[in-house]
Amino acid sequence: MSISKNVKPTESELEILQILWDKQQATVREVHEQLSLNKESGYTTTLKLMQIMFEKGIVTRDDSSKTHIYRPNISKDSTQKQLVGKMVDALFGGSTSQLVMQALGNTPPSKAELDEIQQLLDNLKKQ
Amino acid sequence: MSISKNVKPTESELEILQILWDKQQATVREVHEQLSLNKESGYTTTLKLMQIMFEKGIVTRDDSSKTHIYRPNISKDSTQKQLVGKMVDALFGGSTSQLVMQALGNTPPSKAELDEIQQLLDNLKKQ
DNA sequence: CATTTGATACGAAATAATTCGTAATATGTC
DNA sequence: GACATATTACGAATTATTTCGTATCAAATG
Repeated sequence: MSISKNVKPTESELEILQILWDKQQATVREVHEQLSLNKESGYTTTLKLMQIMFEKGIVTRDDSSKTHIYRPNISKDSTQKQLVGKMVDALFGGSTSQLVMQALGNTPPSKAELDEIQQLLDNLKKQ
Repeated sequence: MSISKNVKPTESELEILQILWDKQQATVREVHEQLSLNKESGYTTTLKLMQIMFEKGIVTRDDSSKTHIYRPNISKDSTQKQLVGKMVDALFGGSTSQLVMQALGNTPPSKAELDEIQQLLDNLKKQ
């Protein structure tokens, strides 16, 4: 049994999660500043999003001091798993290998990446 | 240059596109009946969605007879490409191979699928 | 030709997601 | 302690998406 909740983060929530996964923890201001590099939006918008994420249980927060500190409460791995699974169902008729083929054909990986994939493939073949 | 429009189908629109890609063309009723196998919803809901898709240019339609016939107007391949690309950016920091690793580790493909992937991998390596 | 059946058109309600303004409050500074 | 600054809380507007009811029209049926 996985510890992951069955939440489906929205697109905006994913942007915030990315930052939290990367930094491990962050304040609203830190998240907002990171977001602002790519995107125009108000501080209270980010705040509100993070408050909603807290209500949903997507993040935890430490409010022992005035400036709250947020941490992700769902793992990157399980979220990737969930969303990739959804995409496989919705777009590739449930075929993971179809997704893989599409992805690989899309932007060909570097030599190092190819080797990594080859290794995984070898492992899968052994079973 | 691809002929694909830069539309991002919503989740409901994708369900309908799946059916249109599969059947090549279909009436609202046909689509609705297919959808109803998995999902509860009204006929006019499906109708409205397909009308909106028409307005957006996602589908075309032949209205020469009373019962209109709809066809997809964006390709499955380009849509997959677009959405996989978005997912790679949003969830895998732009690394396609990370997505591939995740997907393969997720639900291990059959022997036949492994072979197919291996073949693609071999081709990529040659370049 | 009247009636039933099945289709589209359209407006609008319901729901979800995003955005922001304003108020209240705590913290630091002079 | 008064004032400036940074933060959270909260309500509400906006936008996007999904859903459906009702009106209307065309075709088939008897």
